[in-house]
Amino acid sequence: MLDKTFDPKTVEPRLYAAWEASGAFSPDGALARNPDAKPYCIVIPPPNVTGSLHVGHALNNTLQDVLARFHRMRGDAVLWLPGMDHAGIATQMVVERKLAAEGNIGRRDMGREAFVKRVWAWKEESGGAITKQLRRLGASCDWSRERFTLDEGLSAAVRKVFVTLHKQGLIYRDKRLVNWHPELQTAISDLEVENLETKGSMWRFRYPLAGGATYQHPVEWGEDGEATAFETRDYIVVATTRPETMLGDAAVAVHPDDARYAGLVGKSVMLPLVGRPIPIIADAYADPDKGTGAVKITPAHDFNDFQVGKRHDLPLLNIFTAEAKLNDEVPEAYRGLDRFVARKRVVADMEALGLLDGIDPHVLSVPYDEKSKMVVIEPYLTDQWYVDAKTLAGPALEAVQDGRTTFEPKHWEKTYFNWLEGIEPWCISRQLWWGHRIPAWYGIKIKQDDAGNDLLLAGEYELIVEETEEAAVAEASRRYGRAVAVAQDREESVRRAATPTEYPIKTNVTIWRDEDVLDTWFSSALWPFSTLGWPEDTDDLKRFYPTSTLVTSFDIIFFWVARMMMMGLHFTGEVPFANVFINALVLDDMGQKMSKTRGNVIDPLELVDEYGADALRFTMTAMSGPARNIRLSKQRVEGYRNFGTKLWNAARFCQMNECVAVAGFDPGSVKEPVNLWVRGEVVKTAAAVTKAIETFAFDEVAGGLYRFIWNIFCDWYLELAKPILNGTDEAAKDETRAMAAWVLDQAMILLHPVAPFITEELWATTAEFGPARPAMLIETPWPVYPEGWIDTDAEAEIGWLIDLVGEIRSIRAEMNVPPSARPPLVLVGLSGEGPARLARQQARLVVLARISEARAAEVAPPGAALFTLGEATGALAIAEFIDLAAEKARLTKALAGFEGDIERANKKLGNPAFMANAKEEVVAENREKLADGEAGRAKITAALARLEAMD
RNA sequence: GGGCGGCUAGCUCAGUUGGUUAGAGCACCUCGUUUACACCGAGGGGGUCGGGGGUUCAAAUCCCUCGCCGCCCACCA
Repeated sequence: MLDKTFDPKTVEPRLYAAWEASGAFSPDGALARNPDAKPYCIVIPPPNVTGSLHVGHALNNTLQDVLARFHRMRGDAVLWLPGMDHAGIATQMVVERKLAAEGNIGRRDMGREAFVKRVWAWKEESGGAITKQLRRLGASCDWSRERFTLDEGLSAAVRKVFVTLHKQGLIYRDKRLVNWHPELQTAISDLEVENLETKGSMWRFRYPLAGGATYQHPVEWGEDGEATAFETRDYIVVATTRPETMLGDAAVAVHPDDARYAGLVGKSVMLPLVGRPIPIIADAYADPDKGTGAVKITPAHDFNDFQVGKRHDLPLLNIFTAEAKLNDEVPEAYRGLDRFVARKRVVADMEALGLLDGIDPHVLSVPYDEKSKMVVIEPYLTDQWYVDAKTLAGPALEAVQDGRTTFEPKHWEKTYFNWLEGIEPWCISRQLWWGHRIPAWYGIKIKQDDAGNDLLLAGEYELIVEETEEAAVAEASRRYGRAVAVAQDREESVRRAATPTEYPIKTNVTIWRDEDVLDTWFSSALWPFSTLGWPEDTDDLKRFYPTSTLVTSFDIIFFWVARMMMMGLHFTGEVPFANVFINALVLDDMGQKMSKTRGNVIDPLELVDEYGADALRFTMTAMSGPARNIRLSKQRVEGYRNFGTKLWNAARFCQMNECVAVAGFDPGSVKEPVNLWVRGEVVKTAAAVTKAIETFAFDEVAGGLYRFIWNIFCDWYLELAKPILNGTDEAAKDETRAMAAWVLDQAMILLHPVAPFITEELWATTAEFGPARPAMLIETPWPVYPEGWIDTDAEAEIGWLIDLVGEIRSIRAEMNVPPSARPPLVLVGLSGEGPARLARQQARLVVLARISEARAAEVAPPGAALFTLGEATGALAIAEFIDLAAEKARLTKALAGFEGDIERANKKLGNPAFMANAKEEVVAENREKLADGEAGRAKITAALARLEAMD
């Protein structure tokens, strides 16, 4: 006998191990059984090695698992490919912090090799905790194919892609402004910067005109906008939110059409504090309506100014160190100061010089590192590697426009288009140690003089991009025309070059490798094909690429989805996936984003501990509706745990009543209306659930299953089965036993993708009392039912019975009829099938409505509560319980209902415009409603009259 | 500044191409130890669908407009 409740704690680990051991997670079994099995592939969004399972993962992976399990049951060769991302910045920071906490030497003292070794050790030891947690969730990934973005195969793919794109001119080196993280001292991408509104100041500075020049500046204006008064100025006022950058100013710009400054263009100002003359230039970037209309131009420290500088060929003066301290390009007094300290100093010094024109409070958005939201990102001039994203974006745009890849919900396509249409070069180099080291080598340029001696060309380099060091050395040897060795770094290479090796003097030529690593997203962009074995033409790649569906969240559409599209199309010629399902964002029960600082983080594993994985999974599925975020509450999870218990107890009931699967039983052969009816309900539910999964309507998947199992199967079918099972009709009893077991089986099958543990457990335990199962539920075929299994007669009959029982229960409750009372029921005016139905369903009706008997009669007995049921009138003989006033109120309410119907229908039917325009079926519907209403009204009116007579 | 969502019962959400008296779950109220289940059963109350305007015989649904709330992108001297 089953326990009263399901115990997930002991069952879940056991079942997961059994699934894994069975090989069900791998597509190989399905392919062995059926070599033509349709491939179905999902690549997991690889969680960070540093990560642990949060609610977002729980949602994302639940949905993937629902899809994977559904397709597996359908007989597809399902590959859900798991893996992890090395997460460059995040992981390096974790290990660095750990080193610091342990009082260890820092990474720079440790050296690159030792540090990277250390990160690997950490990764082996504690990384990947999340994959263990995915198992707790029930994720049916093929762990035998697990990949890691830094493993050998994926690294080879990364090198191949880099080298190929470089040869195609789609990866290049460039010196331009990047978003620089002064604490990590690395470039980051635009997407990793978050602009936060900050209250700050706008400072106005007076820049004196060079050579004592003066000009007339307007100070008063007439109504026509013409200046009416001027003052003589020997300075120009510029406004800035970043005073410290003035030390790097290269010009002051005014608008070409700005009359105020027209005479000044071409002249110079003397940059205060620095004492360097800089030109006043005309550029449309200067907005006459902003600030003073004159803007300082600092080309090396502002993205807009960089463009202006390019147009006017201004010098790029970088005044910061990598830590964002002032460097030696600024006057001595400021050298070594932090940028924020320098800001105060500059303002103070300007004020002391009488050049501070004013300070206004100002709200501006400041670029922060989006992860920590603590570090202000600095535009910084460096050499970096870039991907020509614009070129790659074209095919990625087309593929979604022409529907080769679709987004679900569809509106996300717009987001995708917007970003790709305005895409900028992608900076892919990072000044970190944990990641894919860029496969590029440099060598000092050498020129030979007439005597055959080598001349070093300082500052000029050979650039060699190859997949391996051997290839790089070979290429270098070819270019230099001699043997080439590899140096540790540039310094060593220069030192060795200066050491003559033979006579006449020849330098000792070496090359050194680029120090930088690639942006983590570079390797992630290859994930759908690199994990399948690319660049090798593996069986998996041939079979599973393009993959089927990607399930991910909207915040990485740019970071990841778009880049996979670009890389996938470029290197395989095909889209990486047919569909992208964007799952919702999980918020707490107050609608707040979960965050550690808010302290509102819900740990999904705690929910699994408390309610079981199935309850959490069902919750996630049920809440994945059209809304774009979902509020997770414990209460909801508890409710779905209860749902599991309900199913469990239904199985328990079946077991107690010997409802055991019967070998060879054909549900197509049942005769009892109740069984015919429930068969149709199974068919309808299966169709609805199948369609909902196929269209990613996960809320409908859960809703359909919930209603079927609870409201149809438990509330009605099992209740209707009870009288049969307790009855004497042995044939009906046998049929119902077999049918109940069959329906329970169907419920388990249909529910399995969402709630795999409880269903698999029931699948096994119910089999202990019946025929053995041919397979575990995980590999049991998804049902396809024969046509014609929906019996409309049975549907009508049971529908009638359910309505009748409902009416009686309602009256009993309203009239306070004690549960123990068993009044008789009389049905007046039964027509057509009515009497036969009554005869067939008598036994069920008597039990469910708690009445003594039900019979048809010509007239209702006196002292009965009357109700209408279609064309018939029901009379429940509860005279001793009838409170005349209450009964009158009940009837009056019913009458009002009918009268409302009549009025509404009449209004429509009496409207010529409605009759002329409305669809025929709508008119017919209203006619019917009118007729029903009038019939009901007549019956209730009669009942009221009887009541008056009794009074 | 541009864009995308949302505003429906106390709460969280459904509501397909306009067409029953706008639904569900939870919460609430009443009743119930009927031998699967109190993690349960039966019954019930509760919404002028954010405001305004329009189209239509008919609008939660289509159009316009306003108002909030959330998010994304861009800019910010």
